Amino acid sequence: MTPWYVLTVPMARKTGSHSDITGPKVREAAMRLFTEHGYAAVSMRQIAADVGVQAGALYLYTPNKQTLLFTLLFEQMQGAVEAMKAADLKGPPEAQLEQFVRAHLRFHMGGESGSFIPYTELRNLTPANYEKVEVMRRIYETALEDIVAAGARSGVFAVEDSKLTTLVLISILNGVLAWYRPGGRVKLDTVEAHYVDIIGKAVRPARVDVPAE
Amino acid sequence: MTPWYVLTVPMARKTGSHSDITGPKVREAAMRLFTEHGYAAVSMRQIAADVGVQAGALYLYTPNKQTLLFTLLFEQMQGAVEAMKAADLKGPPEAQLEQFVRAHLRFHMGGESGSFIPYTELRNLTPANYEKVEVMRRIYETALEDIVAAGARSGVFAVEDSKLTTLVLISILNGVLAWYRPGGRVKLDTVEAHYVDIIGKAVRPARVDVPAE
DNA sequence: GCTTGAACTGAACGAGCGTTCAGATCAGGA
DNA sequence: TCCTGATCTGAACGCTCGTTCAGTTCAAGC
Repeated sequence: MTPWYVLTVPMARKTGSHSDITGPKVREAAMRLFTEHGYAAVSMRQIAADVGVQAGALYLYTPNKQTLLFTLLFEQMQGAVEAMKAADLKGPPEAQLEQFVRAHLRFHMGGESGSFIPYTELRNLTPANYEKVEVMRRIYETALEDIVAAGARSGVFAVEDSKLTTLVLISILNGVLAWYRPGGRVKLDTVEAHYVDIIGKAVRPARVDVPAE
Repeated sequence: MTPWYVLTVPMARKTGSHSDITGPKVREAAMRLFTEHGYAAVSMRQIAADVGVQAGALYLYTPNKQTLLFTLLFEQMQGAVEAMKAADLKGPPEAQLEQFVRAHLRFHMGGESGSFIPYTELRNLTPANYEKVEVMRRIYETALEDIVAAGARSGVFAVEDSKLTTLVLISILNGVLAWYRPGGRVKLDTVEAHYVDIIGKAVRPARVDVPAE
C-alpha cells in the first residue's frame, strides 16, 4: 500500500485513444510543424505535445524522426504525380500547361490541411532517402518539361531552353507558398486564375505592338 | 607619454593579426552554411570548424548565434534596398520594372560569394529582430509595388491587384535560388534576360491573336 | 627584454536533443 | 471475470547544443 504522503500520479493510457486516431494526428502535426518551422527546428517533443502525447509514443508510428520526414515528403511527391496523371493532360500544349498549373495548385494548396512541406526540406533527407524522393520529382518535372518542349517545337511557346524554362516554371509554381495562406484575403480560385494567366503569358511569344498611325 | 589631447587610435596588429581576417571569415562561413543547411541545422561548432577556430572564438565576433543570423539578414536586406536605390529607377513603368528585376538579380546572385540567405530563414529570428528586418523588406517591396501600381494605372500593365501581383513577382524573383547555381550551366546574364522577359510578359496585357485570314 | 592585451584554446556548464524501455492502463475477446 | 495485447507514460540513456571562462599564446610597443 502506498503511504498517504507519497504522491502517486498514475495514468498511462487515455481512454478511447486508438492508433487510428493518433497515427494520422502524428503525421498532421509533423507536416504542419515541419512546414512552419523547418525539420531541424522541430523536436519530437514538440510534435508529441501537439498531438497530446509523450514523445516516446511517437515511436509506435515512426521508427525515427528522419523516416517521418521522408514518408511525408515521398507521399507528397507521389501525390503530386498521381494528381498530375489524374488530370489526364490532353489537347494542345497551351491547354495542357493550363491543366498542369491548375492541378499543381489544387493539389498543393487545396487540401483542408492547407499545408505542404516545401522542397527546401529535401536537404534534411539522408542521401538514400533523398534519392527515392528525387525519382518521383524527376517524373513530375519531366511531365512539365515535355509540355514545354512540345509547345516550343510547335511554336506556340516562345521558349529557347525548355529545361531552363521548366525549372523557372516549377519555382514560380512552388513560390506560391511563400505568400499564399489558405483562408486569407486571396481565394484559391483567384490564385489559380492568376497563375494560369501569368504562366501562360510568360511562355507565349511577346505581344507585338501595333505601331501607332 | 602621449599627451591627453592626442587621440590614440589603437592600431590593429599587422602581421599575425587575425581579427580582420577571422571576422569576415565567420560571416562568410555562417552565410554559406545557413544558406545551404538552414539556421537550425547549423551548429556554432560547424561554423567554427569551417573558419578554422574553436567554437568559443566565434564569440569574439558575435554575441550569440541569433545575432549572427540577424546581422546577416538585416545587412542583406539593407543591401538590397541600397542596390535598388542605386539603380536610380526612372522612365516609364516598363523600363523601371526591367531595371528593378536586373538590380534584384544582380544583387542577390551576383556576388562572388554567390550565396544569399533565403527569406525562409526569417522564421528563425526573434520577434524583435524579425520586426527590424521586416521594416527593410517593406521598403523594398513597396518600391516594386509602386512600379506595378503606376503601370496598372497607366494601362501598360494588365494588373488587377497590384499588391497580389507584387507578391507573386517577388516570389518569382526569389525563386531563382531554388535552381540557379553560380558557375553552373546557366550564366547570370542568361538568367537576367530570361527573368526580364518572363516578368515583362507576365505583367503586360496578353497578346492579341490576329485572326487568320 | 619586458609588458601588454588581443586572439584564441580547451574544458566545462546546464539544457535539450533523439531514442529506448520497463511498467502502467484499459478495451475487448475468452 | 480474467487475460491479453495494443497503447501510452515517465524516466532514463548518451549525445550535442549554445555559451562561458580561466588560461595560453605571441606580436607590438615601450
